[in-house]
This record gives sequence, C-alpha cells and structure tokens, in this order.
Amino acid sequence: MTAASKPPTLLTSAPLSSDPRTPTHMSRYDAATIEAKWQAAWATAEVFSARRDSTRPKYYVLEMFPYPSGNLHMGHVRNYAMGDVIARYKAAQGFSVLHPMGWDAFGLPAENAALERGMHPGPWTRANMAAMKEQFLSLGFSLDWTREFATCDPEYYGQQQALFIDFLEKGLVYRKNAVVNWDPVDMTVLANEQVEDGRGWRSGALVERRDLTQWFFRISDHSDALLSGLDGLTEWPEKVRTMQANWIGKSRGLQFGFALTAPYDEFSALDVYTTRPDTINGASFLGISPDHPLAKALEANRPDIAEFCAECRRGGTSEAERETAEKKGFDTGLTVRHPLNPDWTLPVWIANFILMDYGTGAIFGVPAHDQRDLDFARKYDLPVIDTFFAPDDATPVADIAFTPPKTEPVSWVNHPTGLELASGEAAIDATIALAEAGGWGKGVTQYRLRDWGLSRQRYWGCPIPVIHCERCGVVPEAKENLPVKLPEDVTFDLPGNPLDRHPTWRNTTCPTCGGEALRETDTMDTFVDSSWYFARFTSPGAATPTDPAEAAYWMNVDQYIGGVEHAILHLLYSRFFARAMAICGHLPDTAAEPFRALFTQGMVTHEIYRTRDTAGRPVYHLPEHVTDGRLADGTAVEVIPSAKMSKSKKNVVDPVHIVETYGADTARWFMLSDSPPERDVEWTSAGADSAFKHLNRVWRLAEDLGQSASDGAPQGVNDDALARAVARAIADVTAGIEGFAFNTSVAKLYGLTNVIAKSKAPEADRAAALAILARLMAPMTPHLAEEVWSMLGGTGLLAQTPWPVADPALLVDDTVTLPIQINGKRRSELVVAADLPKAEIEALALADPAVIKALDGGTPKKLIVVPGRIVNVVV
RNA sequence: GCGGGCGUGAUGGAAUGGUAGACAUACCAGACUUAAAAUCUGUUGGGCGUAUGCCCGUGUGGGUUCGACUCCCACCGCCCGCACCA
Repeated sequence: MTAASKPPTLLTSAPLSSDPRTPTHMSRYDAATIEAKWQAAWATAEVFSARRDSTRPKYYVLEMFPYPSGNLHMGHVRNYAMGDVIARYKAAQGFSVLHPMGWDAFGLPAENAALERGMHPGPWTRANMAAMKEQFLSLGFSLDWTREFATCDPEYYGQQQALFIDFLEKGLVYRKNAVVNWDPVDMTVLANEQVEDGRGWRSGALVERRDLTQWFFRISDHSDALLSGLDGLTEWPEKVRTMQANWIGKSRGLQFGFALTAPYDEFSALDVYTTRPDTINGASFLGISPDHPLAKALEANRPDIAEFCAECRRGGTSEAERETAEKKGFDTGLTVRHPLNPDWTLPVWIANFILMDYGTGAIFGVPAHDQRDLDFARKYDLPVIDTFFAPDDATPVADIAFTPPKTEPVSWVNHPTGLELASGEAAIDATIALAEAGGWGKGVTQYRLRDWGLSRQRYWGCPIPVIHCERCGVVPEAKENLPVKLPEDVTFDLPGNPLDRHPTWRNTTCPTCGGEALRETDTMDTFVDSSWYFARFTSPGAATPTDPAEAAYWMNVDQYIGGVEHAILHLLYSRFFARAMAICGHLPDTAAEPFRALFTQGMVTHEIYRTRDTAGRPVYHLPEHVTDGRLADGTAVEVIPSAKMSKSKKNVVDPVHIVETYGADTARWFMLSDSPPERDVEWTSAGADSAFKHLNRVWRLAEDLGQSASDGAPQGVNDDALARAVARAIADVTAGIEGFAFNTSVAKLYGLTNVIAKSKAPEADRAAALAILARLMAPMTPHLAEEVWSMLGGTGLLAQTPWPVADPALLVDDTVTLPIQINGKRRSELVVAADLPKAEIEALALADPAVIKALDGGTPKKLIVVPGRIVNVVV
C-alpha cells in the first residue's frame, strides 16, 4: 500500500473564511483538496520507497513505532512530524533515505479490551491498526509503507522465535526463579501498572509476591560493554547516557563474611557486599533480605519469622513501592562476630528494604553514615557509631547521618588501616587492600543491572518457542516448525493466560525424541518485540531475522527519535539485542550500537478528567467528552493538572479533528512551532488557529505572486535586501533543522514571510523569494509547499528538489552595531565596519558621549572589545 | 526513597558567557466595512518620567567573571524513570 491510495476525508471549506458572501471568483487555501492531490502525486512517483543506491550516501531515520491503540494522538503527530522533517530534509540533501513505519502490536491493552468487550485481541488490534494507518496517511508523512509490519504478524514473531532459539544456543538466555505480582483473588499475575497501593486493580485484593520459573536474557553479562559503549554515543543526549550509566550502576566494593557466633542449620557465616568498606568499624547490625536463604531457613522453624517474612512479601514488586514502604525489621536473635574484632558481636536482623538480587542479599548497617540505616537504628534502638567526622567538627551523629562526598577528606576514628585524615575514596581503597592482604575479604566489581526477565503469563505476545519434555527436559522448538503461532480459538472469559487452559495447543510432540510433550505457555515481554524491529525494517520480508546484505547497507539508524520515557529500558534492551544479534550473525559487529544519534522529544501533555464509580475507583474521561468541566449528562469532573497523554488516563486529543478542520499541514506546523522539541508541550486549541492563519497567508502570497508566473521555477532574487533576507533564512532554517530546534526554524520562516509580504521589490524577485520559502517549508508543511511551488511555476515535485543553498557572500554584513556597555550595562551603541580593527573600535568607543560622561575626565580601568560583539568599559 | 531533567512578560517561547524578551499568541488602538468576521498597520516586561534618561527584572539565596537566562553551590516547585504500561 502506498501513501495516498486512500484519500483522507476532509472538509472542503476552510473554517476561517466561512462567509457565504466571499466572492466566488476568489479561490481559497483548500487544505483538503491540496493535501489529497499531493499525497497522490507522491504515491504515483513512489517518492518515499527506500532504495539501495550506491551513488548516494544512505540515511536511516526512525521514530519509535506506535502501539496500535486505535487513535493517533498529538504526541504521535509531534514525534512523526519531527522525523518527517529530518527525512524530507535529508532526502533534499541528496541522501538515500530509509523512513519506515510499523506497529508495536502485542501487549496488555488488547487483552484488557478482550476482557472488557469479549473481543479477541487479534481483530481488535488489526482494526486499530487500520484506523491509525488511515490517520497516518492523512498526515502525509514521507514513510515507506512497503516495509510495514506488525509485531503480531506471525512472519515477524516467527523470526523473533528463531532469534530466541539462536540466543539459547549461544547461552544468551536461561531459566531461573523470580518473583511476580500475584493476585490471590483473580488467580493471575499482575503487571506493576495493575497494582495500585499494593492491591490488584480489578479485585482489590492485597497483592502477594510469588516465585515462578522464568526465562531471562543474560544482559548483565554485558554490563561493562553496555556501560563503556555509552562513551561512543556522542550524538545521544547527555542525560540519557547518564541515566543508562546510573541504571547499569557499576560499583566497586568489598565482599566478606561475618561468622555466626553459633552456626544455624548449614549456615556458619554470612557474606555481605558493601560499597563502603571504609566504615566497617561503624557497623551496628547485619541486615538480610526476607528472601535470603538464611531467612527462609529460619522461617521453617520460627512461626514469628515466617509471619514477618510473609508480611514483607505482601505489596507489589516494584522498586518504587518497596523503597517508599515503611522500613521494617525483625531481630532473628542470631549474632555474628566482627571480622576485625572477634569479641565484637552484632545482631542479625531481617529487613524489608534489602533486595535479594543485589549483592549478596545481606548488608551491614552503618547508622552514622547512612540515613536509612540511621532511621532503622533509631526505630529499633541499635547503636550509632561515628567512624569519621568533619575535620573541624566532631559532633556525634544525632538524627541526620553524616554523609559527605567520598572525595572530601574527613578525620577517622581508630580506622583499621591507621588512616587519620583521608577521603572516603582513599579509605575504601585502603580497606579493600587490608582485607585482601588479611585474607578475610576481596574487592568486587558489582553492577546494579539485573538480567532481563522476559516471561509473561499472558496470551497476547510472542510464544516462547520451547517445549517441556519429560524425557528430554526443556528443548527448543525445531526451526522448521516456526512460527509457533498463537491459537485463534481462545476465550477471555476467565482471568489468567488462555494458553494454559487451551485444550490442544499446549499438547505437542518433542522435537528431540518425538514423544508427547507440552509447550511453554508463557509469551515474551513486548520489550523483546521492540528490541530488534529497527533491524527487521532493513529487510522486512526476509526468511531469516535479517538479510545480512541489507542490514549491512542500512544499519545503523542514523537518527532515532522518541519519547524520553524510553531513555532507559527500551534503549538499553535494544543495545543488548543488537550485540546479541551480532553474536548470532544476524547483524554486523558495527551495528552493536544500533542508534548513532538519538533525540528524545518532550511529551505532549493535557489535563486529566476524572470521576469515581460507586466503589470509589477512578473513572477517566476523554477531553472530547468534557465541556466546561462537565460530562454530557452534567456530571462535574475532577480536573487534574496536565500530565503526559496516556491511554489509561484518557487525556488524549484526537488529531483527526484538527486534520479535518484545518488540514494536516496546520497540525504539523503547529506541533513544530513554539515549543523546543525536547521539552514537554501542553496541547492547546488556540495554537491551531494561528498556524492555520499563517499557512493561509503564505498561500495568498503565492496566489498574488503566481498570477504572472512564467514557465519554470522562479529565478534568482536580485533585490539586495530581499536576497539577504532569503540567504539569512536559508542559513537559519537549515541550522535549526540540523540542531533539532524546529521551533526556531519556524520562527525564521515567519520572519521571511513577513519580509516578503512587506517587500517593495519587483514581483519577480518576491516570487523567487517565495519559491525559496516554499522549499524551506517543505519538510514541515509538505503539501502547501508543493502547491505554492506549483502555483509559482515550479517544475517537478518539491519532494524531489534539492535543498536550497545560501550564497555565503550575502550572509556577511558590511557594518555591525556594537553595543557599548559601561560596567556591564548597555549605555550606547556604535555602528562600525565589520572588519574595523580593535584599536579603532577602542578609539571610537572612548569618543562616545555616554562613555565620556561616565569617565568624567578619568581613564577607564579596563576596556574590553570583543570584535563583532560588544564593547565594555569599566570605570 | 533513588536516578535524571526543567523553571524567562498575560501565554508558548528566543538568546556560541556579550544589547534579555526574537518569532508567535492574547490584549489594546487604528485602517477597511452600514456592521461584524477575515485582512492590513501600530503599541505592549514592571516602575519613575517631557526625556534621546534612570531604576528594577530570567523560581529563591549565594558565588565565579569586565560581563551570567547561560558556569558553580544550596534551597523551593514541577515533570520523567524505577526493571510485568508501552
């Protein structure tokens, strides 16, 4: 399917010219007609089909593909309008552009819809895709639709299953136990999003943590590579690199054991990991996770401990929830000996804030130098031992832990290494050395990054292609049996995974021994789907995950654009996948970092409208259903301040309405105006009117100046002032696009429009200037630009016309205005030749009346001249 | 709680450490019109003022600099992420 095979449905009249007495001989800017016309023209010429072309450099621009919710929202329009600016601009610069689009089509909302309306997730998703594609087409993006796919296509997820099997072979994926949110009433696994205040969103039951055997990608084996790889990503935002580095969380610390004073069960010592071994003499207790093997052993014999651990396991699994929960502890009664002093014993506590999957699941608490430990110590009346003070202040810690930066020198109290005045860093080094020399501990590099659990106990995802055989164990499905397709005949009348209760799908034969066996019923995390789609776009029809020749040509993505909310997970997973695919030969090694440049756009926000149902649970309402704070039936809604547009909060705006009223170009222009792309923008209807007004103005200029258009594109601009304005605009608009400052490009285009409209230059000059304006506007408002170009007699499609180049001679001004500051405040100005020597500027500045007055006969203390910029006189 | 970011007129925002407020919206005034809309022109950070003049002003408080929206420190407010939302 091509870009305009189905013309969008648009109003035929423009809303701001609705007066029936408008003379009929006067034509108007008719977005509906214009946009359909040019979309058809682009489609006929197949302008946007990506082609391998050895004579041109390639450019791969990609926006994060959407989840097919059924409606494009303004956030999408913003995202794809930005990508389209880049794609069209790069095409005009002569690049062979790949700009594909597809659907991130698996996921929870389809299952929720299935539960709510009794509809199968497949048709629901397909219908949404069809609706959204129509909206996409009406916006006129320069997308290569011949490469379209959805992650729920068996052709796609079958290749994903092949990848999984390859990963399995290379040891990149394995099974282990992990906890999930378990709803004991609905008897189902819940996503973190489905847990509200520790309760299941539907049942309201207290959520429990439950252990399940699940599949994991060995992403943590690549921690160091993923961390050091960030250094090469110079065209990624610094904040994203920082966030990823912090997420990977490389730390150096000490691992060592505390011997139990009396062995318990098979435990004779407890291993701890700490990043602050230098504070070892400040230890006042040992803390272990409720999931620590020792805690589990204690549970078996001690009902009170079992009850405490059970309490710790209530509530959701999310880190935010655990971190903000009240800190609780339980004294096990066991004690350990301090490694540096066998007479010193410490109590062992079980604490709910200690995670089993970081370090060893056991810590020693240093209340004097860790706020959380201090709160814990005060709550349970444990000792607080100062191990260091500020060099000039030896006040013991009371309610606020003393935690200076590790680089700051502090004075130590009886430090085991003998240090007196030293930084934390130096003390850490010394303590690790001491432990290694003494043989009681070893320095360890630890990462916060955990392996990526990919198992989901759900239907609407990519089936994990493994089979459980009683004789052969867990074996991969044979590749010739791929794809393992999801069965269609499933029901959603019960919670849980329909694959589990499917009568026949689960039963299969073992690919190894041919005996009876059972399929895995878990499906993959949807992050897996989106971790390699960019690679698949290079050869969407290939019978293997990628076609190596195509991947080698098109990879990497030269410009990736998406929401900052994906700064960590999606981008980190994709970086891991690219490495894993390279290991399996599906991508060249040079694609290990798949996204050369990244831009994270801000979010489009909107107010949220909420009411509550009889049970007090929130019910959200779409903006189009709310007028003046009330629903159609008069119910008042609670207005919650602007937040990220999200399907679950229903604070989404339908761009279809804007396109129908004003046209696609207005929607695009408006989304690119005003707000810097990286910043959040609140959607307002007021901006649309002004955008539309401007496009009308450009169109009217074209109508005025196009009357006398001769054949062929308008020639050069001879009028000097106009020519300079045009050159300036070319340079500034280009710089704005290159720097992802589309809002400033838009401002410069407004400026050039104003200059052309007010210019008294000959009509041919103004027409030529307007033709340049059209070319500069083409990436943003492509339909109007084509129309204006054609009205002015331009030949060919603007979509295939090279980007204009500014005459450098016209960018340099002969004279400059230099502000004169006196003591840093602007007091006067100087108009001088641009190349005037510094000494002469100084002389002119000292002769300036304002300067003479300020000096009052004296000499300046200092005279700063920055040629071309400013003069500052210090008196 | 932890990690990251943002904060400038009535509003969205502009500004390689160098004239703060470009461009746009809104408001006000004028032109055109019987009138309105549309369109066009002009004004608009606050204060004093006859002024081509002065004072204040980029969340708050400090600091660096000849010069700070920009760099550094602390604080306040808002936003994003926190591994099963996508």
